[in-house]
Amino acid sequence: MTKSKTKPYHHGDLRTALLEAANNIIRDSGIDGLSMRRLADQVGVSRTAPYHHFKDKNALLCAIAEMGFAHQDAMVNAILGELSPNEGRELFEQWVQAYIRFAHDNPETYDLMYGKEIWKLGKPTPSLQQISKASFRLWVDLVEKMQQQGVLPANHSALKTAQASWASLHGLTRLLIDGVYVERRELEEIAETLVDLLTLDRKTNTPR
Amino acid sequence: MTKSKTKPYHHGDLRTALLEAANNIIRDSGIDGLSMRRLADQVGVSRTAPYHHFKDKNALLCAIAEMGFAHQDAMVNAILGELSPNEGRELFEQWVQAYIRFAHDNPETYDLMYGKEIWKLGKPTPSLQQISKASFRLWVDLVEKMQQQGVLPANHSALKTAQASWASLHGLTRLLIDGVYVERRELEEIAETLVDLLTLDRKTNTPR
DNA sequence: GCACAAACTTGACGCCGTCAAGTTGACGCT
DNA sequence: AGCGTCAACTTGACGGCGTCAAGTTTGTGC
Repeated sequence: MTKSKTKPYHHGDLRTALLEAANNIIRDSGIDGLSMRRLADQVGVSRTAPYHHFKDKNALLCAIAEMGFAHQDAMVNAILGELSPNEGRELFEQWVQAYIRFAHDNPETYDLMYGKEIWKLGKPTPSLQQISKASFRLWVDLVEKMQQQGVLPANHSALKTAQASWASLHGLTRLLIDGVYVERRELEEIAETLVDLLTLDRKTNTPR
Repeated sequence: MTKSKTKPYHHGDLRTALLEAANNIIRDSGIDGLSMRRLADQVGVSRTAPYHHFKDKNALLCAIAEMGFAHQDAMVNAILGELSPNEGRELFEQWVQAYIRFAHDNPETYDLMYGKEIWKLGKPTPSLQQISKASFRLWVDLVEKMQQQGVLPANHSALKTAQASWASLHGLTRLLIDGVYVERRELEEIAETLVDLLTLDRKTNTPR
């Protein structure tokens, strides 16, 4: 993103190559499978070469998380785009499914985006903080629409409602990617239940 | 638990000493601050001595998580005990607050109990699986009572309702202990909102 | 054409989990 | 009392990690 003007020096464009390789490693072997040394090795440079593009491992992870937010935001906007008005409830359900699917397909990225590795153990870069904040704002906006359409209750502010509902969704998602609830099908049922519990007009299913 | 009959050999009771020291280290320095070597050092034995009581680090972590479940269950039962009937909503709120407080006071233990370290990266020991399952059953029972008292909606089975509501609570909790939401006060407000969203008769607060 | 700075390498340090091989010490049996 | 056995424990080693310090290469601006 920021390194487009100056042409390559020794390597082609090491920063980009590193991010790409890091994403591959993470996808294949998880975050713990990603080490600076292995990453450098895979790209074909020496162990400490990456440190000229990322201050430390934390900075690299933040950069990966940023890409994750970009990816997720694109998905959200796609859903928001192809939506005709007044289909609130369906939109909400679609969002929930898409959110879970994103996490399911990119569990390690999701973990970086919302996990303790960066937010508690490390320090999120200013750039990451800003991007993640903007991403959450998208969610608040969506929730506000849902309230206006009568899908979500409006007895609390859009912010509080967004925080609470997102936390719920996040919890469900974490159970999946942390391996606590493993069955995808079961999880989707729980998601349906959750959506029903949160929405204004609850369905009247009989238990069991 | 299992090592009470046979008397100490060289050390006093190394297994117990290890668990105690491990809990201290975790409390002070976090899970990442806990290494087998440092643990052994603190107890005053050689690096590999702990391996005679725990197959590997994962087994040690599982044992710590088990202690966490015991601790949490005791808290739950205490709350359930001193409750007069028909105060459902208050009980529910108390539970949520207690749950969050437990995680706040023992973040690293909570992480072990419900985090990927054991459930995804490692393998939960059979003993841990059983204990955690029993602990969840407590929650399902509580939810069922809440449904009968008209606190929680009953249009889904107690199991599904318990899964969905616990996932919500877990999500909120994780945001706290992972450092995503840091403000304790703000989090409690979100918790109140969440409880209100999930319960049957929602309060009619004006937004903002 | 040359100085300079950025990109990159090599070497080293102190951590980590854990395997293999040895040592110590308590116990039961004759 | 002597001895075999076996669990508890130690020492040494291996390969991996993040990253700091010091050196080398290479493109760019004057």
